Amino acid sequence: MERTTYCGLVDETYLGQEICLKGWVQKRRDLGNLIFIDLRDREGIVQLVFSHEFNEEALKIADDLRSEYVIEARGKVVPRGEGANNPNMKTGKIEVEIHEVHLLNKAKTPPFYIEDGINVSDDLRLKYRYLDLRRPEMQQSLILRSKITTSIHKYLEEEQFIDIETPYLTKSTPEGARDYLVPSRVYPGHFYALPQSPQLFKQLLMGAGFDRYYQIARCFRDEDLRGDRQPEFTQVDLETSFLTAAEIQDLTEGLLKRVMKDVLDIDIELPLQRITWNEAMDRFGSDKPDIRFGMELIDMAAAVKDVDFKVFQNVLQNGGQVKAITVPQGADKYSRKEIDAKQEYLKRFGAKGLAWLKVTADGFSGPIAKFFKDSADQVKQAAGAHTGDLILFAADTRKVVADSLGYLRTSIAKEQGMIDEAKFAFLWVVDWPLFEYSEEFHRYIAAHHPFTMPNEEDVQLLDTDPHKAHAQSYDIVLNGYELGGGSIRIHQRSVQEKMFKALGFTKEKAEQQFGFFIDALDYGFPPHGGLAIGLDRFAMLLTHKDNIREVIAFPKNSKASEPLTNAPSTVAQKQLDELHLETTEEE
RNA sequence: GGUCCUAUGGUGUAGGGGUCUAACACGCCUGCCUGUCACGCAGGAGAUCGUCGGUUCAAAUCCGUCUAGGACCGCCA
Repeated sequence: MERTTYCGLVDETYLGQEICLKGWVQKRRDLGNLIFIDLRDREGIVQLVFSHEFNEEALKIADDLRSEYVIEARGKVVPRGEGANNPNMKTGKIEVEIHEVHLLNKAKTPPFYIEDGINVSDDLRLKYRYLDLRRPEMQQSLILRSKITTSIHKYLEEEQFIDIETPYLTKSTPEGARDYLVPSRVYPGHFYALPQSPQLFKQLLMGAGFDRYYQIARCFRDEDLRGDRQPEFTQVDLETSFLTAAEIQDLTEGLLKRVMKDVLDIDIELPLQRITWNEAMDRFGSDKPDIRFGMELIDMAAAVKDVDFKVFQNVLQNGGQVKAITVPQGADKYSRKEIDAKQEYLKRFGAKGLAWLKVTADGFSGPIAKFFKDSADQVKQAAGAHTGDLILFAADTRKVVADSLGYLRTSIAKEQGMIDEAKFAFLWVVDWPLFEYSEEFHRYIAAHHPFTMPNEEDVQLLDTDPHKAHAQSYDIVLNGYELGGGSIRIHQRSVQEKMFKALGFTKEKAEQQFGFFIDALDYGFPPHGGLAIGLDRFAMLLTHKDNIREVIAFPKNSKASEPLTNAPSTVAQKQLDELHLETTEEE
């Protein structure tokens, strides 16, 4: 039997036709001498009807069918009887009278329902991922992801980009995330590393003159997982020669607009908003702000400068910040206990406390209200607060204030339903610091990566005050997630050498780690820059999921293992011997 | 590396020292049923309550260990 169409695509145009379908039994409803089977495939569900009026033998077989049995069935598409339509089903106006059916395979009862909205542990879903992936929402998510990559390929091909693969077995380099290492059999004690990104190779491709490169590439980083981080993930990686940062951003915007249109039929307005990193931190307390709602951070230093509240005064005298967010009508929504719980949470950012005021008709209420008697009006005005609002203060270093209020801003917005979930708010964050200080290494490290070009006027700062330098780098942010990022790269040997020096590399170490790359810059290397977009996060956001596991067919769990195959696992001693490896613990 | 949370039939939950010989829903099995689509009706099977140890006359229940999972901080050029 040759399949005529997919179950979910059977509609009135097939009325009267004899069709053949193949799929999985979703549900059997046995009324004795009349049996209904919902048959499912990747496109949807259609109702099959079995009766001895249509075929005696088929009815007999249907009697033994169970959930998830695989069958093929042939029959006639007919309209459903009077009043028997099911408006909840896409195929609810028709059904198929079955004349012939074959059982292709039986199935054990699955450990969970093959349907949307199930309430089972991720562990179980991953262990039986092949069943989980049968669920319509999983199929739709992966189909949508496929639409995204198709759209990206089309757009970039039209824009003259060339798709080039780069190695997965490559060289371990310092800086950045922990590498996944692959031992070499041929060279005892030597290791390949899986790429954290194709960064150096795509730059070398610019040196090779390909001018516009792209690749949908797998990347590997051996760091702890989060909802939006997997040890292996996919980047839409691209690099161009001769373009400015703004031109690369324009190109990226065209790509985003095209994907949104192709995949969701949503028109996004260009150009996208651009704000500097400093502005993002000041206004939103985040380098990846969610701008679907307001409740921005307000600098309260001037308004509270005369308030006799020691905490604020001490912080201000020590060069810290006092900032606040105002929760509209938040006074009744948050009890003292709930605010205390928030304060407890903030400790993980290093915050020592959370000062708050509830705005009343004639002033403030709350434990510190007494300090604000004389300054109530100016504080209210500065905070933009009205009666019934809740003002939350953070007083600390810039970083702690940003982390604390940034967290409060988004968590409260979520709790209070202030976010329009249907919205897609893209935003560029530009002009990043070139370096950040690492407490772990007691030196400056690259904020983006060591190949990022400083702003022209900041190049001389590399020798004198590297920490003051800003970079020609940019992140694309969507709904509070870092969707992607990129930069103009260094293409001159002298600048690259300064950069390594500022990062604390000795000449010898730079030569040993990156000599091949620095040498390449000597051979007519074009100015270039690019960007990479996190495909998993993009797909997650477009499907309105809250974890990238939902858009990856076979992801790792939060402990970086894979419950289906049980990777990682131990290997035979012979394999270790061949690789010249010895393990030191764990049996 | 750290903090917090969770673990009871296949699944989701209830039970928080004795009444537990562990309850409920869905699922599963058997039978009946010709218009169901959350089909219905009747009956049935299925759990040594994650592990090991402790407290107690008595532990699913209290305490600790370990294991597994989840969230977060650190980490993620």
